[in-house]
Formats: sequence, structure tokens, C-alpha cells
Amino acid sequence: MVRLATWNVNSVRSRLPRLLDWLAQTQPDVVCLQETKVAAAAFPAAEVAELGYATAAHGDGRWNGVAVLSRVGLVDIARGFPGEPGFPDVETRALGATCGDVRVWSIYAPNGRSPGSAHYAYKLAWFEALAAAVRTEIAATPQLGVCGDFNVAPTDDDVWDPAAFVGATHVTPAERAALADLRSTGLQDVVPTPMKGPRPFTYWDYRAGMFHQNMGMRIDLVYATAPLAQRVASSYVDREARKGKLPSDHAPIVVDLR
DNA sequence: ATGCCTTATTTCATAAGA
Repeated sequence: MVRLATWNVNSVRSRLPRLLDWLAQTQPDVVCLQETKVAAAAFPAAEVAELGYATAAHGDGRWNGVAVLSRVGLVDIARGFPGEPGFPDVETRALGATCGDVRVWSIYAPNGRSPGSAHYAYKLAWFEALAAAVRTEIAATPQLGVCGDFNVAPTDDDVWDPAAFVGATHVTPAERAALADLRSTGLQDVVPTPMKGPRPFTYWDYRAGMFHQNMGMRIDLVYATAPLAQRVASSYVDREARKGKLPSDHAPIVVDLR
């Protein structure tokens, strides 16, 4: 059994005590992290190494930043992907690594800010380039998972109230088409089980008691090739990790692979 | 609710998040 997880931690330094506790309790083998908000050289690799994890980090400071932690091997590390667009410079939003028999990409898609904006066009272009890169890699890499914060809710059921998102990013047809194009490379959505309520939300805004009222979104996803998806024994959203003091605004997804 | 928290930084104000 391999336990794979993905979590947008919203600053790995700010979240470090919680991350270490969560690793010790959850015992994942491979962890994709997003929004680490730290330069690669400043990633707290020594702290996670004490728990048995090797680190591959891709980050340049204040914004973005992704990483992969693994205790089952960590090789063939790719920082960014071929043709990755920038805004205007390429940002630290994607890191690929092979961990044992599984290749993972930890991704943090651009937010998009508002439909029609330059940042929205960047988001769509970024997904298009990601799909092209996956299309190239997937042929030689049957056991591939693309995991992370996609910043798109795949369907209207993946937001707490579609009416609240009219005119907003994350739900537009073009963004959903970008996800469909990515899936068409040979990936499928591994939908996790919610620990509470009918829908597996992974993000709740910090403000106005959104988490308490379960006004969330499913924007963190695990996209897996068929050979990898066939190994999925179970998956769940760890909403317990969203509770308590100083949480991330995202919850982890935990996937158990046979 | 075009900012109800939270983050890092060119910090006591701003930009970004979704």
C-alpha cells in the first residue's frame, strides 16, 4: 500500500508545526504540497527529514511554491514543465518527481483573478501547456498522478452555491474545458470521500465562518492515469486538518493505493 | 461583502488569494 496525499498548506513555514503533526499522524508515503511560499533553499527540509521524508522543492519566495515529500524514493525531479507560460516570468507552480513506482506532479494553477483579465488568459494558457506536457510524458509513464490545487471547480456541485459564483473565476466554461482537455490526455478525476456532508470540498474561505457553515469548494484534485486509478483503494478529504487554530484554508486529500 | 481572514514582504501598508 502506498499512501499519497496532496495539500495546499498556504505557507509551509507558517504551517510547519501542523504539517509535522499531520505527517506523524497520517503517515503518508508521498505528499504533494502547494503554496509553500518559500524559496527552495529555505524549505524546512531538515524538519521533515526527521520524520523520514526526502524533499524536492520548487519555490522562489513570497508567492506560489510547490514541493514533493517522499519516504519511498524521490528521483527524476522536474521543476516546471516544457513550455510553461509565465506572468510574465515563469512561476514556481509545478514539480514532478518519481517516488517508487509512482510519478507525481504537484501543481498550483494560477488563480485567474477575474474572467477576461490577463491573469485569466495566463491561467488558461498554463493549463494548455500542462496538458501538452502531460501528453508527452504519459506515454512513457503509465503510473502518473497530477495532484494539487487546480483552482477550478469541475462542476457546479463542487461549489457551495453556484449562484454565488456567477461572473467569477473557477467555474467558467473555459476553465472547465481546460480540465477536460487535461483529462483527455488519459487522466481521470479520483474523487475523494468527504468526511462530512455530501460533497468533498477541499477549500473554505477563512472569512465569515465559511468552514463552519461548510460553504466550500472542491478545487484540489487528484488526476490519475487509468493504471494508477485502478490501484485506488480509498481516498478522502481530511477536513480535520482544516479545523483548529491557524489552519490552512485548504484540507488535504489522502489516497491509498494498492 | 470589489475583502467578513491570512500570508510574506521593499512591514505599521500592500498585494494576493478564490
